Amino acid sequence: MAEPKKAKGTLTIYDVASRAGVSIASVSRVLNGQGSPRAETRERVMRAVRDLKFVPDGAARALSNGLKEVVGVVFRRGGEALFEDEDESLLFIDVINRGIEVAAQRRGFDVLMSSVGFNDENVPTRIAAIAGKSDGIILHDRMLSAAGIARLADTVPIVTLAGSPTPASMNVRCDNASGMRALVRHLIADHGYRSLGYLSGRADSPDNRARARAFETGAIAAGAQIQAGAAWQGNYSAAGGANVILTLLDGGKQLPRAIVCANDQTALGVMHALARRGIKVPDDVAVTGFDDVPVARHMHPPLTTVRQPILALGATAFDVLYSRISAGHGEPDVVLPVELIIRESCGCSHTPAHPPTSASAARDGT
Amino acid sequence: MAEPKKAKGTLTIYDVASRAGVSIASVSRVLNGQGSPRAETRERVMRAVRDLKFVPDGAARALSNGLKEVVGVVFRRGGEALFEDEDESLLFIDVINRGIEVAAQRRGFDVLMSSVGFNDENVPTRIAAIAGKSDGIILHDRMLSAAGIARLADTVPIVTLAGSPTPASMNVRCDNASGMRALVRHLIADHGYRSLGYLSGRADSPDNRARARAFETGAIAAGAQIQAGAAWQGNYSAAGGANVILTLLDGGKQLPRAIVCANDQTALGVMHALARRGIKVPDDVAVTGFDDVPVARHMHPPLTTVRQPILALGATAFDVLYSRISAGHGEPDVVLPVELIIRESCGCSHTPAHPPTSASAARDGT
DNA sequence: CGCTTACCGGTAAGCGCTTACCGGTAGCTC
DNA sequence: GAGCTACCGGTAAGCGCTTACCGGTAAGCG
Repeated sequence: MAEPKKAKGTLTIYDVASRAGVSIASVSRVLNGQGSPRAETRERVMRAVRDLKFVPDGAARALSNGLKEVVGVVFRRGGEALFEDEDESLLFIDVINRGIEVAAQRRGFDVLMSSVGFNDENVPTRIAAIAGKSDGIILHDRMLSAAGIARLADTVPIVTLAGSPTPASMNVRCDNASGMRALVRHLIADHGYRSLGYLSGRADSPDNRARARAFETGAIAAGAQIQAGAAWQGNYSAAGGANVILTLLDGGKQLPRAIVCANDQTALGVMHALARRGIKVPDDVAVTGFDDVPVARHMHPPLTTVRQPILALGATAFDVLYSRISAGHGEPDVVLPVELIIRESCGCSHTPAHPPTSASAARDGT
Repeated sequence: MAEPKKAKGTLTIYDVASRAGVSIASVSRVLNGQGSPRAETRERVMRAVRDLKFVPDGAARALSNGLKEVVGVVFRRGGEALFEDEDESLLFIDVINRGIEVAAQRRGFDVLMSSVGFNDENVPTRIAAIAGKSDGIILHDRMLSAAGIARLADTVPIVTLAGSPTPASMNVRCDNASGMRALVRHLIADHGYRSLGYLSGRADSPDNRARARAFETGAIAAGAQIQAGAAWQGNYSAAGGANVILTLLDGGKQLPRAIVCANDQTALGVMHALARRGIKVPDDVAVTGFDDVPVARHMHPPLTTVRQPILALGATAFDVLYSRISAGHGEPDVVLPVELIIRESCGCSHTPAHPPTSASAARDGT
């Protein structure tokens, strides 16, 4: 009665049950800690599970109790060249994803990752496929129009990152405005720079818009001259940042005293371009980033930037989604604080353990 | 008969069927392109699907046809501090994962990502959980003992990365040995360096062992002096690399003319440490990496390294797994070629479009 | 010593989907 | 015009699991 046959085909709780000499219900109960099985029963089941190397099927489980314990994450992949020069935006997004993943694990959830190319046209279809496999979805940046979100939202709960809440979805973002305010203040008030440029990120990104607005407002209020506009349009990538600088320089333009980049990646490209042209950072031109990606501190010189709690951003997104899934509702709009990180690319000489005056001001916003 | 009720509860193909006035079988057939439904039938179903915003449940689907269209990927997270200084090994692993993901998408699969901490003790349990939710698993580096793999392998197919094949699992790796040989040859033959140091990666990593072995063999055969051993033990992280150098320097040790690092991350840390001590790269000491992570080209000076086809590595891992899942068997041991990338950190002055002589030799190995 | 109470554990239904099997209808052929 | 073929589409079984419900046994009480 306990022959080790069944070598082929999937192992089920029936196999475990018959080997342990109990019913499938008992097996299930032991495996899930439900009810109060007798010690002996539990042991026999456990032993059978171990002997058989039984692993319960997630699909069946999910079907039965209506919970897959999976959340989907959708984000953009770099350019169209899949296997070439894939150097863009890897950092920021991946760190967020890591945050999501860690938070998910605390709840026994796993994360289904799905990237889409910039020119995949069937994005909604792909996202729908993910939706079918998960209990909820986290959407990076601008993955879907508000209409698309609304459409999907009554299939699964949705959390967007760095977007804005919609009636149907929730959102988690960082306090771009106050971070940028603090940064501009540092550049103008502490360093006395009078001309600043803002090298923007992708034009359709809400984060970028918020930063650009705060930059302009702050700089103008402080009486500095600013450069921005079409010639200063980047795309969040290092290559994009380098391009802008090179084009400006080739056009014989005079660079401002400080270049405020939309993100760290861009700053990386800018510093690279500047170096190629023999322009010294920060002596000739100061450069700042935004995000505080891990490599920022290893740059030459170390990058002054605004730290977003990137991991926390991801973790928060999951937590919000989770409470929506399990409790039925989640915080619709969460704003996380940022922090000005002063290193050397702005002109400060040595990284103070904690930045001076205006830094703490980054917390005043909102 | 077509009331838009059912507002609560899940939408099923029954709802679609009754709205379209057909049977559930027809709905399923239309959705999956099986059989040859009449045009009108197809249209009615499609319309109902659209009107209802129906998304089929992945779990039910998976249960029914025995395919989840999900593969699990398991890898190590940085240190124990989850939300702090998370700067380690992010790059390499994430690029591989991206490769897996892109390949998976081509087959309609999605990827379940699961990281485990270095000191999570219930790793096998976590992995088993993933196994239950997927059709196959890709294991980074050394996630599980051979016994652990064997145990799991008759639940789901397994592919390991940079390990070695076991009777039960398949493996995909890069040709470390010939890459390292080419690199050492370049350093010794082309640059004439007579003393080299190997700053190793994690001691238990098969990749690291292969590189260390090739390094020693190659350098000794060429008559160069080498430094290695306990004092040169890194851990694949930037911090680890910096530590070794700083410790060496503080101990009054003389550095070798060239430092060969186990990976790019380590090289990053080494160059950082060297810069802090005013040691010039490559004039005083040459530094090389391994991997050719995206940021390698942005380092100061640009890093000479051995390019692993990182994305392809991930993509191949998926492809092997996929053919095992769908065709029943996959290539048990795949070795991918590497390429020596000569930039400036080795002492070469300008990056030639294609590296000289010894570079192509990187392809001779295996 | 017999009945009640409580506690385990078994039986069976059902989660949403795919698909084998079969019946009905329409189009063809002779 | 009748019979055959072919093609659609419906019915129902079953994928592996959870759990409501219920029956049996043992312990407790009078």
